[in-house]
Amino acid sequence: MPTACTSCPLRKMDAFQPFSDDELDFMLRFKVGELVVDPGTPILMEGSNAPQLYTVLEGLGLRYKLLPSGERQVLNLIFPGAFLGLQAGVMQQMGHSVEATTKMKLCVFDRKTLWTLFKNHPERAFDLTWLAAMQEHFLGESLLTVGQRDALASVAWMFVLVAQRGESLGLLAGGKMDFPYAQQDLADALGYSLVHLNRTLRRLRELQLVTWADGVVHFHDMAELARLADVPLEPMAPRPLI
Amino acid sequence: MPTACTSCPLRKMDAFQPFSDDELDFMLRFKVGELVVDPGTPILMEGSNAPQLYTVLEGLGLRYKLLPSGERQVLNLIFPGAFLGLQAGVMQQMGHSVEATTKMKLCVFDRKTLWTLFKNHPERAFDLTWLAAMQEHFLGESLLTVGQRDALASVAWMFVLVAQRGESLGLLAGGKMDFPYAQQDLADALGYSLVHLNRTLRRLRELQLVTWADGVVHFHDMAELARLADVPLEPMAPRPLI
DNA sequence: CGAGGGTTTGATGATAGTCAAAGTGAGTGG
DNA sequence: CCACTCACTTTGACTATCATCAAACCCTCG
Repeated sequence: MPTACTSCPLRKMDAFQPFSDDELDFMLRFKVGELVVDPGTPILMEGSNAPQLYTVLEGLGLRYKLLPSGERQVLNLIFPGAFLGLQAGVMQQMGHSVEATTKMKLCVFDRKTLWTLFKNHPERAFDLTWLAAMQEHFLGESLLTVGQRDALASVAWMFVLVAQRGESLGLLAGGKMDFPYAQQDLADALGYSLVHLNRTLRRLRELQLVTWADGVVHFHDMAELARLADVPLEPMAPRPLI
Repeated sequence: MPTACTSCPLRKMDAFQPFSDDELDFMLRFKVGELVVDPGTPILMEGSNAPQLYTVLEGLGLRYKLLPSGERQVLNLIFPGAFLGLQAGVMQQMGHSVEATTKMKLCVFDRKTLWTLFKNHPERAFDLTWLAAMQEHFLGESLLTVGQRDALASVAWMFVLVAQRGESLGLLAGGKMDFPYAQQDLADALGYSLVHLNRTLRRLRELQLVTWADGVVHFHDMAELARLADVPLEPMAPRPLI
């Protein structure tokens, strides 16, 4: 049985801005169903014109792009609350692919209703733009990392981000959280080879900063991790949920 | 004397979607003035909450982020038609800085009217979201380049993009166009050192693909350049102008 | 028990960074 | 008109980071 928006578990998280009754009412009509996918399932394809939009309710995934020659760049990790398909929604074409890493549960919206959202619910339209701007912001941070930080700082930066996002979603408990990605995923996100990423993880482990094994990360020293990554250590600002 | 929107030179470019009379009417009221800045002038600062939004009418600039330790990542090159300040407009905070490379002429909008745009002009709000999604798309392409392409392919990719953008704006003529950036700017955009970028430019010159000197690029072989960069060579799709 | 995905390690080589110095040209002031 | 500075480009020599190749070692799963 599908989750009713009224009892959507995401709304409780402090990662998201509160919902008014009116907004809730609209979401109920915007939503057309729910989708559950297995690990490894492709959800959206680069270049395609997807007829549906999704909000992630549960599970983890990733956005990526492929070079014709086969190299993969992971754009970012997808956590609950992410909104998928906006690019196809406005530009008729996805600029990247999305796939599930774990089993995922997705809230499904019909793309055709996107226009009525702009027409009749300017607050929600504003939130959509907010989400797009936020996505742009994160990609900028990634670009900064991939372009300017060395391997140790890059991996440290990634873990700081993961800890912050995990914290805001209640996934982090007792300094550790589930993190069921493959090393190849992080390597592709940061622009390093698998081997080099693996060696960098070992260095971070030897420095007693983070340990990542068997799908679980342990954060041993966030302050030092943030110092290494050269980022301020602050909680994430609440964002709109759609 | 300020440019009237009705005779805005950008509207003629095939880079942009056509304007209806109604849209034009709104733009006239949205616009509050014009700004002309000298080369090197900072226009928006990372972390600031800018009260104004801009559309670039003339001139070139760049978006960039700085690491506390001083490294600079150039996010992209700013060409005429770019819309600046949207992040501060919706998120109350810029995620990057913007500065002028050449003398620039900017169309100025008041951020406070952004909300009335969402409220009363859903088509324009939709266009804004389009622009944000497009910006996200380009950042994804950059990330792919910086993360996965080697120096030769990266620089080739950059020049292909510059040629495409220049073409759509009518800046490209006879296989050449003005390109008044410094080598350091491209190095910071692609994540390479100045020295390495310089050597890569020499290789491209020796391969008879592009020559860039004295602020002018000559494209000698676009097809081969695109092949090196591993990208399809196609004209840019028209986008909304705000 | 064998196959296959993911991780770990070593050895070697290529790509890119750093340091240093010299060349160019525009702009400035004596 | 001629130093002089300053920003930008170019090149050489040396070093470090990172990629590649290869092999072994987990696992889990059929």
